[in-house]
Amino acid sequence: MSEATLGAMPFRVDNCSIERTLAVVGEKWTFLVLREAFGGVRRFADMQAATGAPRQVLSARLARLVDEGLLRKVPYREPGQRRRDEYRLTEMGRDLYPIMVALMHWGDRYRSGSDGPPVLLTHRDCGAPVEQHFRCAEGHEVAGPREVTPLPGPGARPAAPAAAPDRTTGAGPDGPPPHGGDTP
Amino acid sequence: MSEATLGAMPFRVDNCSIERTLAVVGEKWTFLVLREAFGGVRRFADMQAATGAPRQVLSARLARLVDEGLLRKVPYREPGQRRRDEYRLTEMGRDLYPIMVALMHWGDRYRSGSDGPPVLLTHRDCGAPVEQHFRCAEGHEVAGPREVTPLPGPGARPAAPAAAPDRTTGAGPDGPPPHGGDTP
DNA sequence: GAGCTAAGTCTATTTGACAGACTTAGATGA
DNA sequence: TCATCTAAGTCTGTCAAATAGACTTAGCTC
Repeated sequence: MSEATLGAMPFRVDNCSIERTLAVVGEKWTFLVLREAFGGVRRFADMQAATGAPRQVLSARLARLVDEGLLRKVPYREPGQRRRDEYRLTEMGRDLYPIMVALMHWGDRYRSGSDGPPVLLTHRDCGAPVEQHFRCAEGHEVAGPREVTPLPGPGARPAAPAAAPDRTTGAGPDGPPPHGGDTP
Repeated sequence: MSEATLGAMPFRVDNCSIERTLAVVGEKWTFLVLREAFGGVRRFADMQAATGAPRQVLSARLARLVDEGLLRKVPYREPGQRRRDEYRLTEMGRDLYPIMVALMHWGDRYRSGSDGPPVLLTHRDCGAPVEQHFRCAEGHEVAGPREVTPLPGPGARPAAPAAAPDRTTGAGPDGPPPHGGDTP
């Protein structure tokens, strides 16, 4: 996380959580594997068919996700066949759900064309569409980035003495940036 | 979106919104550019310094994001210098905010180590930490994937006659898959 | 041992990232 | 007019990863 990310904050945060997450999942094939895992697909061949990933890529991604703790292997054996492993989400893996939903919703809104969304996520108990919302710990609704203030957390690190020039203050035709100076 | 994604649903959804979103943003450098854009970073050199992206990669990503409508160019001119362009988020770009927050929160939880999160997103008006929640259109809280049912939406397409084998029903040591059969 | 099936692994080719160097496009001043 | 400057690219050769297609592996069954 850059200095500029925190505007005039006297801290530099380059150990960015976003970047850490991206180091694990920040590329297409991994997301598609996770998408399938959330859908209950567990076997290599099914993953391969569903994602279209080249075998070598899929093999590498699955191994990586197991290594990082997002998936785990579970042995299975079809009658008359050898023992094999399936891949299942761990709790850590399941906690990627908000990311997957957010990706889907953005695509629904901006990339589904005149057809509309192919899948609707509905509340199991009442059938109404599911939405994502921001709320603060005090219970207030938070509408979006403009109502959010990023502050240094416990993992923040001190900045170098020379702060970067602040080039975010030019309120142009669209007003100030989403945040009063930064990151999501 | 694969058949298996919808379990026993007689529909196949391969025009997946997630995949469409990933086609635009599904790789590390693009996410990092967006992270900076949300933080108010607008200029090439600042983006480059903040993300560490090789120039050629950055240039290509910026051009792509402008082309896709997530960023737009705004001319600026420092005194004594030539006219140049900055890059700013469009509304479409800003609507990626939930994805960025979700990426951050996952990283906060699972990848920030003993230091804890470097950045805390707080509610501007009261200072309490901001959280993401699921809620249905009827106003019910939805706790996570197990309370979500994916249904075909207007953009769903009919399946091929032969449904794929259902291999998600084996309730193993961790119970059924996150969804009763599917995608986020 | 032969045949089978699913999960990989291998190989040559193509594509994209990368580091470093170089170019471009206006503004300014002599 | 030309030299200088600055920021935003673009170029080039090298390395890494994706890709398509083929091949191998590991148990089970007969």
